Amino acid sequence: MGEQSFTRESAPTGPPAALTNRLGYLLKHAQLRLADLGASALAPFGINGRECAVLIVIDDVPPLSQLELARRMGVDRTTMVALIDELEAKALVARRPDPHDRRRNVVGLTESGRTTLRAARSAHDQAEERFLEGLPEEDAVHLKRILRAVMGPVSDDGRQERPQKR
Amino acid sequence: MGEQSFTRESAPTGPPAALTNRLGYLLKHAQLRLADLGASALAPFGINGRECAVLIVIDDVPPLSQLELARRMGVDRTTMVALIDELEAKALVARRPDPHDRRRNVVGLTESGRTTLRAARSAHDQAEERFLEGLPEEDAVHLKRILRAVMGPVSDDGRQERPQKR
DNA sequence: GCGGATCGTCAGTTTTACTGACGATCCGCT
DNA sequence: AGCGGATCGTCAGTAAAACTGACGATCCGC
Repeated sequence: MGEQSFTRESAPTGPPAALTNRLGYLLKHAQLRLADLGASALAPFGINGRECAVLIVIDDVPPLSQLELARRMGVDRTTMVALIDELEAKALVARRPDPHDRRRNVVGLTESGRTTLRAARSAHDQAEERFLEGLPEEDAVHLKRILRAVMGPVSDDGRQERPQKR
Repeated sequence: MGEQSFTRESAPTGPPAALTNRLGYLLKHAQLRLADLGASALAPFGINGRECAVLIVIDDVPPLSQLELARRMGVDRTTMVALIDELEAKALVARRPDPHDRRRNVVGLTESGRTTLRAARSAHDQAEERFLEGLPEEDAVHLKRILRAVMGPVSDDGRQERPQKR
């Protein structure tokens, strides 16, 4: 076994072009990286990215039932139950029965939830900036616009095209 | 009770702007949608997106050990074991001991693997096109370029910056 | 030829999200 | 009234993906 030491470890070898040309790889790893940044940014507030998203939606729109919340976020309604369980345990949101339809729960932010959301949102925005840093200003705008176009084929009535797989 | 039927179900309500403005949401759901498309495109060949990516990398670069493969794909080496187990069970790749270092396995495509890859790659490319359809030609290029810039901060030695969390 | 590092493997765990089922409730119709 | 079908929230079980920690075999520098 002579000199097999040709180039075995000498090239650190990032991902090969065959991969960085594939949109699937790029999207997945970009998403992972941003999720990481977001998670660390949100950790001080005791919430993760998905929980933060729930808070945002609750804050953004008129009082919603759990199912309506789930639909808007593109998650399953059983997933939403667990999500709200978490947030309610942290006293950030509150369920209360919908007086108009007692099958439903109306979910709203608590005072603490509003406070936390304000701080968390700003921390998360900073993480997003860090994610985009080094990118020309206009590219960041492009990126959002293109992603919205690609995955938000919204039909006339405002409903999302793809039901909500997964 | 009276007329609570004001606007409860009348607005189908896609994702609110508060979400489609968040890069995390966009990236995640774009990735999910593409993964879905890719999965159905690859199903006829009995492989999924990750397995296809492994085949691509194996085909793209000189014979690699499992660890080198894992590094280039940004996955854990234990994940790679399971991945290759699958592909070997399907007779698409073959492990053979590296004659120069008997700790290592060199992984290569089988004849069937090469055939499958060729067909699968083309099917997957079509899925990617379907994903991008309706998008101006140049935007597709933009998207890839921006994603590569955002998540491929490659240091001088060619290694990826973020080790490989998750 | 010894000690530390590397590679592949395996078992166990975590995270995330889904399916299927169930009780409570609502709504249209008779 | 009240019956039947649909809807909402819930829970248990499951599946996929990926990680941690440990282990044996092997390599490499000294």
